[in-house]
Amino acid sequence: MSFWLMKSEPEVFSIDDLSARRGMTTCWDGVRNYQARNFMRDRMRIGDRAFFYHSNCPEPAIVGIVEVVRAAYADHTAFDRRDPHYDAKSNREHPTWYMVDVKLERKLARPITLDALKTHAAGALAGFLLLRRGNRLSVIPVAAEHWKFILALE
DNA sequence: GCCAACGTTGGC
DNA sequence: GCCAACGTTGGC
Repeated sequence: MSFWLMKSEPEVFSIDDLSARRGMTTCWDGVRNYQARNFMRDRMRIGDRAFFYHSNCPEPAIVGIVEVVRAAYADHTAFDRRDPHYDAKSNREHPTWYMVDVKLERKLARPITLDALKTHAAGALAGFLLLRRGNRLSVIPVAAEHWKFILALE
């Protein structure tokens, strides 16, 4: 099993939005970055776990844990001309963009803030891509040791 | 294939 | 709202 971190802007789609979904499950659409896509398409498996991270908001933080319940399949929002994530170069025969389905496992008892994570940037969390300066990846692999360490911060 | 211009991300 | 970082685009 692999571990991940997936970013979402809470004003667009928050952990509570996920919690309110039927089956607490959603498709993770709208990823339009090749590196993030490759992680989802080539390396994510059913049963993998991911931190649900709130980005671009007053308190950036890990706020929950989700489980991958469907492996990568074509992101249909790329085919819809009226969708903000429409991309003319993707089509059903040869999709450019993919998504997975994730299900909320649980909200954290309290958010683990980016500030708290940064405290360990030079120590236990050295190498964690989220803490790399200028990081803009929306789907990030998390080393098993990092996963365990972060959860202990809860 | 280089690289300047441009758009997006995301912390602050 | 600002701006640094960085990915993408497109002219050459």
